[in-house]
Amino acid sequence: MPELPEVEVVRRGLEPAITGRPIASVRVLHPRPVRRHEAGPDAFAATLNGRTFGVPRRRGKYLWLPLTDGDAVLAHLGMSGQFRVDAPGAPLLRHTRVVFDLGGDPAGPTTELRFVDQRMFGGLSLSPGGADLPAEVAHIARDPFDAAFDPEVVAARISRKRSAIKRVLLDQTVVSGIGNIYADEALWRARVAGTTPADALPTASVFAVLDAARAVMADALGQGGTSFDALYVNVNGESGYFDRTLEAYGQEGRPCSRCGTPIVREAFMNRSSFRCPACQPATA
DNA sequence: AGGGCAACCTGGGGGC
DNA sequence: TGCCCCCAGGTTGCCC
Repeated sequence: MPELPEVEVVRRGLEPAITGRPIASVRVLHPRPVRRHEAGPDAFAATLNGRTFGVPRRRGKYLWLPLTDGDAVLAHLGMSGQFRVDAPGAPLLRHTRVVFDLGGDPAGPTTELRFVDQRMFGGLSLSPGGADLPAEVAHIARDPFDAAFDPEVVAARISRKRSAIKRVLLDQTVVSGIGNIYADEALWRARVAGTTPADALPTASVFAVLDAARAVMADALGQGGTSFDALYVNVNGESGYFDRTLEAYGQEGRPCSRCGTPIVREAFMNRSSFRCPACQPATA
């Protein structure tokens, strides 16, 4: 479940389900999602045995499950990754890749934490000493939900870039958590065309885009995220409803809710972009 | 530093 | 029913 709101939905679901729970055993059903663990799938499973999960954390689209000994299980959902919390023995979904058998809940039965991933662009790895901030995440900028996120600093950095503003929004080393959907939604809200060079935008517009990105992701989180299909669900398999609120992304041909002009779809960075040609005019 | 693009995967949908 | 091509909320790495 790619972008920040969807990843945060997962983190919030994991928190009550795994915090404080010991790992009784790990089963790796497909080696690809643990490819970053150099010692191999069996070693990945073995090294986690007997350790205990702390409170799940997130930066941008990266998620990590701290272990109480200071290490962490780092996770990225890629394009199709999910975490599911299930009762032991519940039927496995088709693309289940890794299963954690959890124990230790004095108030209830054991639980299985399952990593499911159709396309396997994401994965899990052990991050030594990564409980606070995995080294693999150090190059990722703070996201707009981070208490230490500083809009002034980020806006100044954006204003120095000559790249198209959408490209900058998608650059996870500038500001993290924004993907193709929320970039388009933020640009629509701020009335800015994604192809506009960042350094050509008035300062007020840069702040408007940043604030719109934070706001639209907060709105989406409030709706449980964006779910077009069963690939993007919470740890219980439930869909979010923000797709009903999208104003630009995927709305090709539909009238802009502000001005009635049909939303257009354009190719950008080898993917699709959507904008209102009237509210978000492209610069010449 | 910036930008283009293929690669990593699986599966759904549309056209013929 | 089958096939082929295009599409998909991401990231990395290589090339110019």
